[in-house]
Amino acid sequence: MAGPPRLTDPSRAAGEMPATPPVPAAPSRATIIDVAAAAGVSRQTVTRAMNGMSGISAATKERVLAAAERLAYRPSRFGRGLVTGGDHQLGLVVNDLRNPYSPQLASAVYRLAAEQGWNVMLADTTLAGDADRIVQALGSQTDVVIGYLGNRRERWTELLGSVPMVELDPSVDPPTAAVWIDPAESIEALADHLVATGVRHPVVLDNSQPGQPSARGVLMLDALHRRGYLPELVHGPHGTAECGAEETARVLARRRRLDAILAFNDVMALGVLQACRRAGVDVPGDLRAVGVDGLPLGALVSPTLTTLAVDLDAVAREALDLALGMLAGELPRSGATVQRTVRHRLLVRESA
Amino acid sequence: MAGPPRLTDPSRAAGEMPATPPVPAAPSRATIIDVAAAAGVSRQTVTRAMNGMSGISAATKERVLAAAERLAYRPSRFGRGLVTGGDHQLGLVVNDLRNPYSPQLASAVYRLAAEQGWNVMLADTTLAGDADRIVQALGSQTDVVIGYLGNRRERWTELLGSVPMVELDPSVDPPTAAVWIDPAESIEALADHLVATGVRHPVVLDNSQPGQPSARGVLMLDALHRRGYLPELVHGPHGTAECGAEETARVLARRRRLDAILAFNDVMALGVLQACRRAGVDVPGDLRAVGVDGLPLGALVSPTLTTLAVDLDAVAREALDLALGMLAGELPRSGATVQRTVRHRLLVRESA
DNA sequence: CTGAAAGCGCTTACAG
DNA sequence: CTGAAAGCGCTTACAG
Repeated sequence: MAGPPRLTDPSRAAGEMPATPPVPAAPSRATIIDVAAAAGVSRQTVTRAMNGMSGISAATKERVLAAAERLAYRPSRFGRGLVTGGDHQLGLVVNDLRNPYSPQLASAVYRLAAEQGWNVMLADTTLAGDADRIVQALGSQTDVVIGYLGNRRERWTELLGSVPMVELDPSVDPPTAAVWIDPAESIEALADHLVATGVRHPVVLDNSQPGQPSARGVLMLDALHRRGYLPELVHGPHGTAECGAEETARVLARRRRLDAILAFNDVMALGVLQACRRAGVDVPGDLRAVGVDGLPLGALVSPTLTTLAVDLDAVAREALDLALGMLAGELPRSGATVQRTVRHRLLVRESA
Repeated sequence: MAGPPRLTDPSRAAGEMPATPPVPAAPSRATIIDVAAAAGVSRQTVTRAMNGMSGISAATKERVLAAAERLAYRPSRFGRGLVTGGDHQLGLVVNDLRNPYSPQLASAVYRLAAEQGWNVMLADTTLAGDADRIVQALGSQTDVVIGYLGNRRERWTELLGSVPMVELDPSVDPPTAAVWIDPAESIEALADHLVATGVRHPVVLDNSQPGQPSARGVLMLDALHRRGYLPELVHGPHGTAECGAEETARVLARRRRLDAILAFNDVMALGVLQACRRAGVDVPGDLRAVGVDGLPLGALVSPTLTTLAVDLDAVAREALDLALGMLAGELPRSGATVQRTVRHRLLVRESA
């Protein structure tokens, strides 16, 4: 970038009309042409040297590489990609890398993608103030996108334009292609389990705003109602352990009778456990706690966390299968919706 | 992809010599030319419509967009990038997304990068069987790379070629540019703390192979030695909670006197806590446990984990600063090494 | 072993 | 409001 215009320029002879200001051009990157010139060879000889191709003498190669080094030459990924077609690039949209769920999912996606020779670009939409830009950038750099769109689905689908997209765990009406992560059956199993273990007064700790319970929270409430419970719904705005602990402390202080908390996810449930410890409430003796996700983390705490586990390898597999199918033109890109479902399963550990 | 060659082709007149087999060309992506032809306009009119530029009538725009939709047209990122220069792209190499340390670091890097308008590509080198390919792909798609190279530094530096690189937490001799993460001072503070709390028989649980202790393990042993301890060194091959628990169980079974375990990282320390619970060993009453990293996770378990915390925001900031400086040509790309240091600090919680 | 030519798909001035 | 021309940086045949 050029600095502010100088009012006087000592190198300029007095009286001369100032032509273009003496701004040194931005140190633009060396191109293959520059290297060719510096090494006294043609472009394709530079290509041969840089890419370790045959048909070049050792001496020439060395001379070219030296010139490249000297000029800090790097082949443009665009120039190369234009002619080679480039690698396959998968975009993955996650909510917040700081919630262990995201890296766990990302990990599964990366592994499967790598097996297919695909590269992965990750976008974290919670971290960035400017999530819209991030999503758009992701779309423009990738061949297909999979991930969580949450309540910004419409906007982001727009931004993604014609990039094929597989939505993970959509909240409502079916989009083009999606992998549903369905807790319904496991929630029934959990409710039965709570009945069997003598729970009387359960609370659902949702990650939501008042008046807008999550689909998951609604399913939990409903399953409990159908079994004769009168469950309370608590709204936790953040889905973090801190938030889980805070809301739990509040409920514990307020309610006399309360012997189970069903948290929106494992991380919030960890907060539940922490708040119970602080309040001297024994889990599972006095109160049973349950999370959702099945993170490995839940097996490391004490008591170990009972949870509705989801097989993230399966989610990744279905999503990739869908994505690759759409690209190959085997599946519709729009119109008829293509969907897969992965179900949670009840994983009983110590906390309930 | 074409199917197997058909032996008979009903559409071909009998007796005709089979010319090229009737293989439908792979459904190659539509280009701007195809869209222009379909809409009956020129290429740059298509550009105007696709990019929401001015100087195009509503009717034309609509016609072009319809044609684009019909042909499933997506602008090539290479064609566009070649002329626009493309977005800045940062590569980040991490060890294993399943260790919470990695997403924590990635999270910090993503946030800072996004603030600067940079995109980030992540490579997980532990997951992929084919880490070399992943690293090379990362290098060819990005403008600068930062991350963990571990003991494969030499090979990967080679693969990265002329991509500017900032190494995180290098193990030995200084590479081109690096951010050191230095636990030395915090280890001294920790050793003093252990002395003050009356520890007599500490064990260092390293993440290493026998005969090749980590630099961190060596510092711990040395600090303990200098204070008159005779610490034992235990090698944990994996750096995971499972591994930490396993080695701890083994040591507990073998050693009579043992009142502190200094683990290589927080995740292993979580395994230590778990093994102690199972063995009925009270922490910190019977045994003190310490981790390294300062993961938020350590505050969620009971007892909360005493640790040597590292400020990952600072690490990310220094690394990005170095990387951007190298790109801007303000810092040397090779020769003189450029380095920064971020120090751990002792974070005393409940476990020690 | 080396080079001249063509072309990948797009955008940016510039003319009309 | 629309289009003809040039060019971004590279690689892939093809000639020599």
